[in-house]
Amino acid sequence: MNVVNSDGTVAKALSVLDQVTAMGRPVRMRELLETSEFPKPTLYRLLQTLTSQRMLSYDKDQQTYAPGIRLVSLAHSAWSQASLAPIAAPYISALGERLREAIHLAQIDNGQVVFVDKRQASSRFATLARTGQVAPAYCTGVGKAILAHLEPEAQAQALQQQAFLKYTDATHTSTETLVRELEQIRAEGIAFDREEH
Amino acid sequence: MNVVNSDGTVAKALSVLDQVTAMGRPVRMRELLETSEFPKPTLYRLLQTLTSQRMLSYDKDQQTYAPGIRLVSLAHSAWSQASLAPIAAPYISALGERLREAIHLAQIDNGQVVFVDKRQASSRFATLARTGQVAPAYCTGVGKAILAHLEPEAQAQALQQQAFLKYTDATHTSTETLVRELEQIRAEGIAFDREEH
DNA sequence: CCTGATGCTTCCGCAATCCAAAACTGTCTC
DNA sequence: GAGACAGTTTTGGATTGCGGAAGCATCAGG
Repeated sequence: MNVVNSDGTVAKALSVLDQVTAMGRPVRMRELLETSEFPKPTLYRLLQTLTSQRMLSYDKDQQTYAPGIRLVSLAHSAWSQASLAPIAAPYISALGERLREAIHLAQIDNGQVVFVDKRQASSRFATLARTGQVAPAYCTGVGKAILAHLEPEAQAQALQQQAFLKYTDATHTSTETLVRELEQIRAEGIAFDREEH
Repeated sequence: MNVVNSDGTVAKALSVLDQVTAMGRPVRMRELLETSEFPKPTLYRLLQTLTSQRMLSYDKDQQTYAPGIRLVSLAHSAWSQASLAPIAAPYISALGERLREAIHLAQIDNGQVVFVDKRQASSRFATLARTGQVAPAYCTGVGKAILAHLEPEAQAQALQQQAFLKYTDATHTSTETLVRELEQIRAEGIAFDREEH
């Protein structure tokens, strides 16, 4: 098995796509250029490609780029099958009624957790908007809960891939302390979120 | 201005991505190969690339590909900014209460409509699952409604890009009849969906 | 009207990347 | 075992992507 392909045209295009969507609003090329690792003509060409593929849409008047229709469309299919949301929804509602606490539903993939559903007496659309966020598993409550109950082998693999960036003062910085907390979580059945992210 | 880049690695990768998500379930390479325009090693490499970029996830045991975490993540940001859903939600609810009819909220982009919200006395998650679908503007009720009220210039441009595929017997096959219907819609303020798609 | 500043777009030769035939490996079946 | 089948790796040659430099277009101040 080989080292992963971290260059390649697709990777570059995707990183631009990330950048645009991350801005959270329509952006001009200039803005991207400031943050981008690519020289101007390259960035330009990538934007062209993404636009012609409808992954981005281009506003001619404002000269701005925004997420395109194809991305939204992909979003739809990805969402409806990648998430357990539709299946789990009834249970979450029921739980919410009984506990009156915030509920997070998440999936794990390669050390990252993605929030599939959150419920906290919020309205339908507030929930929708927050859902889908991604974070490293080791610094969220649900993430740790999942890690703690993984097979030892799978757990080791997941931890190995972590970069252990220190987001806040409470973030675990070594595998040591994290593993200890995971053991405790497993024993007690409760994981806490200590604002580690 | 140039002809669009309809080949190019990114385009190919995206078409594979489309194919995988369109299946609506985890798929093996073989299945893709049957429909795919690419020879086996090329398809393989594209899948590798997408997987290493986390746009697809790979199930080692089943040897299947499914939408990846990065796609879901992009989906999230794309969704929350590309759609008017959050803004329009209250109005839709109110309308729904009063009319007791199905309500479709859609946006148009280059002759395609994307359904941003649908409401029809259905449950929260049934709605969520249907949302995000894409269809040609000229053969849906909302699509025609939007077209009818476009500036003449913009309308012409939108129509020009249409392929006019005949989905059902009711589908318009010429610009002629379509334009006539659009005029009528504009005059009356009502567009019907005649199962043209 | 000119001039400089800013930001988008196009050119073009070099080089890196991608391509796909063929060959190989692993797995499952009879 | 032999055969079929799906997935993977190798390889040289062709295509594509790359990005410096130059060309436009727009705008503001002189």
